Formats: sequence, C-alpha cells, structure tokens
Amino acid sequence: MATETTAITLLWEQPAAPKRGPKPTLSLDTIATAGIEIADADGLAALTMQRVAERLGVTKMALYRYVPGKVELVALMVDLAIGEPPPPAAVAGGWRQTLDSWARQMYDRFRAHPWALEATVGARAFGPNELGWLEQATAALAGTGLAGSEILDTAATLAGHARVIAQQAAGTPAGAPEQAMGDAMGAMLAGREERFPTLSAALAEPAGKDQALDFGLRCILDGVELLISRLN
Amino acid sequence: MATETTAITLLWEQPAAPKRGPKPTLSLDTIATAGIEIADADGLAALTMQRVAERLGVTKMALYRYVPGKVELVALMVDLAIGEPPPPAAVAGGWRQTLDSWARQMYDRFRAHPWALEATVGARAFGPNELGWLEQATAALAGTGLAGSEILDTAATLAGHARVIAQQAAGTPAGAPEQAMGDAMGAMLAGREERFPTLSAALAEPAGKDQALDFGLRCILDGVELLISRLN
DNA sequence: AAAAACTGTATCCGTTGGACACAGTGTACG
DNA sequence: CGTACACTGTGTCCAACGGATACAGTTTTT
Repeated sequence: MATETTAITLLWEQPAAPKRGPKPTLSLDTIATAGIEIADADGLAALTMQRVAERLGVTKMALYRYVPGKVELVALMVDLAIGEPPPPAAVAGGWRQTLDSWARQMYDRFRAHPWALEATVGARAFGPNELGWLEQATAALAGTGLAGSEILDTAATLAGHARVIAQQAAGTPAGAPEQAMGDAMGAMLAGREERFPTLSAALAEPAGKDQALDFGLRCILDGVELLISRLN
Repeated sequence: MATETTAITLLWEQPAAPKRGPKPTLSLDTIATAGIEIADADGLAALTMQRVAERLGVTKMALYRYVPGKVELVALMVDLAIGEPPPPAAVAGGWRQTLDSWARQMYDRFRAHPWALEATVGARAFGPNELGWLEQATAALAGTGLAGSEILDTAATLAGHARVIAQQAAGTPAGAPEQAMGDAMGAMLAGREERFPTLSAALAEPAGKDQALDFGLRCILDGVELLISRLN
C-alpha cells in the first residue's frame, strides 16, 4: 500500500523536497494562495481545479502532484487564510480584554475570507494555525481557575459567536451588513406583520448601527466573568 | 420576461394548482421530503437531483417542473426540516427558561438534520419556519425592556451557539461527540505539547461529559440577565 | 553513460446540474 | 361533442466538474 497522503499529513508536515528529478515549479503554499485569491474574489463555488491551474499557468492535473484532491486543497486554504494566531496577549487588561480582542480578530479574518465559513462546517481536520488560535484562547484563561472543559467551551462559544456574526454579514454588499439584513427581512415580513408581530416590531426600531458582535461578546464574557467570580 | 420563480416565492407562497392539463404527480412537499430523507441518510453531498427523482419514481427532469434548481430545493428542504417553531412559551419560568428551551430545541433540530448546517451558510433566503423561530425568541424577550436590536442580537447569539455546538457534534459517530472531538485533537497534539501547552493541558483533563451546550447557554443567558437587571 | 526518480501533460471517464424539444393528458370553450 | 390549449413527464443533449491513468521530459545518482 502506497503512502496515502491525507489532509492531516499535508497540514502538519510539509513534504520533503524531492532529491531526484526536476525541481517542482509549484508548492503547497503557492497553490493554496492561488486558491484563496479565487475564493476571495468569486466565492468557494467558483473554486475549480481548472481555475487554480490556469492562475498558476499549469495544467489541472499538475496540481494533483501536490494535493491529493480538492478537499485537501480547501483544508490547506482554510488554515492559510485563517493565518497565524494573534500574538500572545499583552498582559494589560487581563483575560477578558484578551479574549475580546481574540474574538474580534477572528471575526475580521472571517470577514476577509467569507468562504472559510462554508469550508469549516462538518467534520474536518484541524490545521496548525487553527489550533494555534485555540491555544491563545486557552492560555488567556489558564490562570482563572476554570476547568479544562470550561476553558474549551468558552473558546468554542466565543469563536462560534464570531462565526455567526461574520456569517450574517457575509453576502451583504458592504458597509452596513446589519441594516441590509434587517431590510431583507423587512421585505419578507411586509404584509405579514400579524403573523410575526414582535419580530416586525423589533425590526421596525432604528437599528443602531452594527453592534451584534459587541452585544454577543459582552453577554458571553459577562457570563464567563460571573462564573469565575463565583469560584473565588 | 417570464415569471421567474425565485427561492423566496417558492418558500412563501405555495403555487396555485394548475387548472388545465394533467394533474401533477408530485408536490413541493413530497419533493422536499424525499430530499430530506436522502440528506439525512447520506449527507448533503449525496443529494442529487437524480437520486431525488429515483426515490420518487420519476425522471430527473420532472423535478424541474416544480423547482427551478437545486439551490431552491435545498432552501425548501431547510425550511421543512427546521420545522415549525416550538409552541409559544409556557408562561412559567419567564423569558430565561423560554429561551433556554428554545435554543435546546434548535440544537435538537440541527442534530437531527446535520446537513442543514452546511446548507445555511452564506447569503440565503429565509423561510416562514425560520422566521417563526425568530418570532418565538423575540416574543419571549418582548416585555423585558430590551431594545429591538438587542432582542435580535440575543436571538442571533443563542441560535449561533446552538449551531456551533451542533456543528461540533456532527460528524462524530454518536454517543459522546465532545469526547470524540477531544480525542481527535489529542491525536493531532501528540508530540507537539510544547507548541500548544495550555491547550494540551486543558484536553488532558477528564472531559466531564458533553456540557458545551449547557455551558454556553448559561453564559449567554447570564449576560442577558445582567443586562436586563441593569435596565430596572 | 545509463538507470532511477520525479515532474508536468494529454487523454479519457463517470457524474453532475441544467437546457430544450417533444409526446401524452386532461380541462375549457366553441 | 370535438377541438384547441395548457400543462405534465420524458428522452436527449451539453458543458463543466473531479479524478484516473499512461506517457514524455528532466535532473540526480550510480
């Protein structure tokens, strides 16, 4: 049985440069970068092995010398697009400010690469960068007395919030995603106010500009803070 | 210009039965149900117009008489699978218990139809059921004094948490998703403990069985409760 | 110099979503 | 009562996709 290159292998150990034969014209990095550029511009649906190859000036099949298949390519793209985690927290501000900033930066990454949201649902392999982000979050909470599982749950909740809000914002042209979302919903609700009374009323209020990210972060961090304060 | 049937039209107004010509053998409901069964069994990737047609005993192209394309079919499937929102809250327990139960039921729905998670990323049309769920959540918070945008943000945060935890649980065989997740991460972390020290330590602790959903809900609701209490 | 290892390429295939023309069927109107 | 029309389901066709396989060219080792 040949050495079956899996997504995990590809993500975690960069393949050794070959000793014999012609030098490769491509690399995992250049391929993943090309894929990211396509997905950034035209979305994940437009990501085709053909288009990636064209952008790199090679044939489609040349890519398969580096990447076993499309799913592995996307996994590489995700880890590269998410990027290295933000530098370890400045000690000032404590865990709360660290996590707040952490979640906001994650939100920014997802806003910059909306397709990464689609690509990271379901069972998948985690890359080094993704675990690096997680490491930063757990480090921020290490001294708080929370149990390990609580720390992980906190990170998951925060990351989830950043994801969901980024997801809402994605697909709206630009500028004021929250308002655009409200407008779209309002259009569907028009003429059906009696069926969705409180929802219509809530949407009718002026939507004091995009604050969904702030709001959720504050709630979650308040809850975590309450939990920590009860430990001492 | 012909009447271009869009996903929104399909979701919100059931098409009028034709007056002339042979009676349709299918309906939007039977088609969507067949699609749901396939996606439940084999995942969204296995959902093919061909397979849906086979299950219904018709040709692939027959489906296009009812549904303009695959994306619209998936939109119908999502709204049908999410289902009607839970009945309006029992008054006992107040908004907190209502929202807690609301989020848990949403989690259950997503667990029952994991493919719905993949299908509801990115810009999409909301169906009546989906807005019905949102209406229930806003109704629960209507009397609390929160602003409309805060109410919507709370609902979004809670729904997001339910989504994220369901997403983590999806893909793992069954039984103990949280532990399976930890095991998978642990395998990747093996031999790299010095690179991810706190994360490894957190994972090494015994992972008191699946509590991620509870934990996040408690944190979020604590935060909302704190916000409400400050209003009065 | 020759063999071995590795690259990129050309060609082929099954499956997918969808376009289009057509034949069968049932209702409404003359 | 018959005919025209509207609507259904079907058969055929197509481009694009991911991927398999076989092959030709290039560089290093022996």
